[in-house]
Amino acid sequence: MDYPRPISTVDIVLLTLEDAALKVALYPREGPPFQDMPALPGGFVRVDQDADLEGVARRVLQEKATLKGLHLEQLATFSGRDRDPRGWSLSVVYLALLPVARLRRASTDALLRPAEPVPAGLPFDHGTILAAAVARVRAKSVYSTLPTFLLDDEFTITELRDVYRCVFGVDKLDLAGFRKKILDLRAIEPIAGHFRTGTHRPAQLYRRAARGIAHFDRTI
Amino acid sequence: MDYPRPISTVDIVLLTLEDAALKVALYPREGPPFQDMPALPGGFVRVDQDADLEGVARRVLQEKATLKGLHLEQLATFSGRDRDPRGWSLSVVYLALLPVARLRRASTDALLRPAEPVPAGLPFDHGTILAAAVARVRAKSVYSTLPTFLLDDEFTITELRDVYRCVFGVDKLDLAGFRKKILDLRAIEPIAGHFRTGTHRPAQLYRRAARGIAHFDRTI
DNA sequence: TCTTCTTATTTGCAATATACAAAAAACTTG
DNA sequence: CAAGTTTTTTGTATATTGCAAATAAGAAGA
Repeated sequence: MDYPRPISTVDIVLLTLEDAALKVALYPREGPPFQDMPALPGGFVRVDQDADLEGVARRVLQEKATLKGLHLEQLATFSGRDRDPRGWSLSVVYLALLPVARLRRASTDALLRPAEPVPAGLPFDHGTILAAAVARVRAKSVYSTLPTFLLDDEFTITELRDVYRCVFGVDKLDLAGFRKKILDLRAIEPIAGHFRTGTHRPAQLYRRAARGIAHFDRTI
Repeated sequence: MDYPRPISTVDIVLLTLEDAALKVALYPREGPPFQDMPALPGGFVRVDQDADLEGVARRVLQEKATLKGLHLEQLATFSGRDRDPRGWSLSVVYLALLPVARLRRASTDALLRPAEPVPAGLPFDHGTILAAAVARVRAKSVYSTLPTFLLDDEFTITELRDVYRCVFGVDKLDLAGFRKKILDLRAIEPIAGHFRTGTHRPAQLYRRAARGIAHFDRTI
């Protein structure tokens, strides 16, 4: 059992929505290799500190972005002899979505870059990782409430529709049909007495019906 | 960077269809811990031999099951301080589906057990892993050609319908509707001149249209 | 107060898709 | 060549979808 062990790290793809586009949060690398280059936040597994890999992700988020309690999901594990100049390595990658205001508030040193096309010059295989993350978000949004995590706790149906529209990258998404589906699926619920006001008819505010992500058996 | 590194292994969930039920291939463990207990096939990452994690999976499949060239997909990475009595470990798990005849031919020492309910007494967290694998197969089959890998290269639409039916765990699945959808989606293509014969009208044989797995934008 | 403006929400309808049932086709076997 | 079997096609009532228009409910300014 005493084979040389690979380098084991955890990286996090932090996505948010700004100016109707998916953006990824990058942080300057604090040490070599690739020192000072913008990169996905990540860190080594610390077997003395972390209970498991999700624990690593939460610790890294706390340390690098002072973020807590995010909805995290495992994306995939990337590996290879050459992806890290220090040697054979694997990186378990987690994906987190959050409202841009929350990210800005928690983390002033985050660099927000368009997630698509993938920014050039990312270190390691972070470009590949980011592309996989965007593909996952897009695919999963078709049958889940994943995009709701890009919004604050309370949102209108129009706001939610626009988020799905941005994530899918489409021009239009019929609001009447979207409303019927998302409500039929009981994915979101109205908050009695809460409305978004403005120079227009007040809009009912909604919240996610379930605490975490919910999956549908048909598509949006 | 010189933190103690976790134990890094790869495990494989090999699923097949026998007697209209999903079965998992287990192999007696060759050494401690849990020696001789039936378990998912797996092994350590060998940084000297393997180019990446999928390479580990392919080497393990070759060594333990003499299987080559399977359709593999990464399921997830399982981790924790306590999942392995030898210490903090992570296991990157791959999923493979194959026709039962091919498995039997390659691997006479495989123990086929119903994948559901999860067999009791599996070592490590292999029960959790298997449950996740079955859930993934079920979820992904709704919008992909994943179940085709449970069949031989040539199959009839009725056979394919029955495979989807078994994977979904439903009693009936309208054949006319299934035929229309799977053909409209161009997921499979007829093989000119190839028919399954018997005491009935000959059935057109089909093959997967794409080399690997294909995804739909609507559900089966 | 009343008109205008804006966006939310509901309604209507044609086109499309689905579930279910039944008919027709094409072989094997006795 | 009739009977049996499964494949393949067809039909139809029902449900869903896409698109367009109407209606609702507030704010803002005259």
